[in-house]
Amino acid sequence: MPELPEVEVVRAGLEPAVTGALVASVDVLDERALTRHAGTAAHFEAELTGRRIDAAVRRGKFLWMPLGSDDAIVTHLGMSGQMLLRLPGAPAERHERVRIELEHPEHGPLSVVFADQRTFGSLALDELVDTPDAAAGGRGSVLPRVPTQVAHIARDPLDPAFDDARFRARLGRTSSGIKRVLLDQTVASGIGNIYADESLWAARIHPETAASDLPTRSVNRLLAEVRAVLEKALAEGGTSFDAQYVNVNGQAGYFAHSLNAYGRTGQPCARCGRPIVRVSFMNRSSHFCPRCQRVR
DNA sequence: GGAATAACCTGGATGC
DNA sequence: TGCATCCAGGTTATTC
Repeated sequence: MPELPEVEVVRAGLEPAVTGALVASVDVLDERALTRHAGTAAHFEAELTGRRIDAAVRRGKFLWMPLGSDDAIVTHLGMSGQMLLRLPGAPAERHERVRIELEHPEHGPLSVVFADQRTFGSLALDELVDTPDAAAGGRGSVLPRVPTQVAHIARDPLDPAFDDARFRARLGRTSSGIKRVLLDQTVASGIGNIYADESLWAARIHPETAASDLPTRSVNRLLAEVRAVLEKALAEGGTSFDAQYVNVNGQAGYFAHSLNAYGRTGQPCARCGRPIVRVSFMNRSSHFCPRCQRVR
């Protein structure tokens, strides 16, 4: 499932290929890929054609490609979305939804393919608005602008402009379980089920601990572990369990080999040897060590 | 207004 | 072998 490290790997792969490129044509094969777009498929295709892409930018799990300073192509990969770079004329990908043909001044013609099995991901043309703090909208651009669809999303913990004090204050105001809060993209973006479990395991915090019960030193430790886990996953190319997450060249990441909690139900905890347990949580699952991560 | 939950979706794994 | 069911989870609308 693409979370911050996986989306950043995709962004970094797209950046040199799309920056400065002209959109030669757009082909929407499945309108379900445009659920975030306000207009029709024909409108999407017409509005993008002839525009020039300035950058590839990311905040949390959102990715966008600015078309000047007023609007951008916004992408969310959802559960299974992929952004693939292909040579023009390459055969259609399985679950291909949208194909954007580019003409790059240095690299020549190139295709950006959006493929998505579960159709939770989507593309849209969206307006850019100013960031409230006047800092860069996200990684990949110095422009203090962000798509309207991303404006309500908090900065991610790897963003230099992330506000640690604001994060601590939000945790102090809510009695919800800390894992639920970590997954709230308006508190800190980019963290999904995998990295929430891994960060909480590393910080030795039970996922159902009330956020407001965490002392400041625990919150600081958790934030440090969130950053460490995200950085390590990024360095290893993200987490791939199957073919659903790949980089722009279709290659898988290696972080699945480094997981300590997520998906390790019944296997011994790397710290104490006690079996990792799995419990139902918000229509999904939580994995933790019942000895190292005790409810406060 | 904050918190919790359901719904959306597809395909692989599992059980019968 | 074939069919039915379960499970994975990010975001958003709805409900409490």
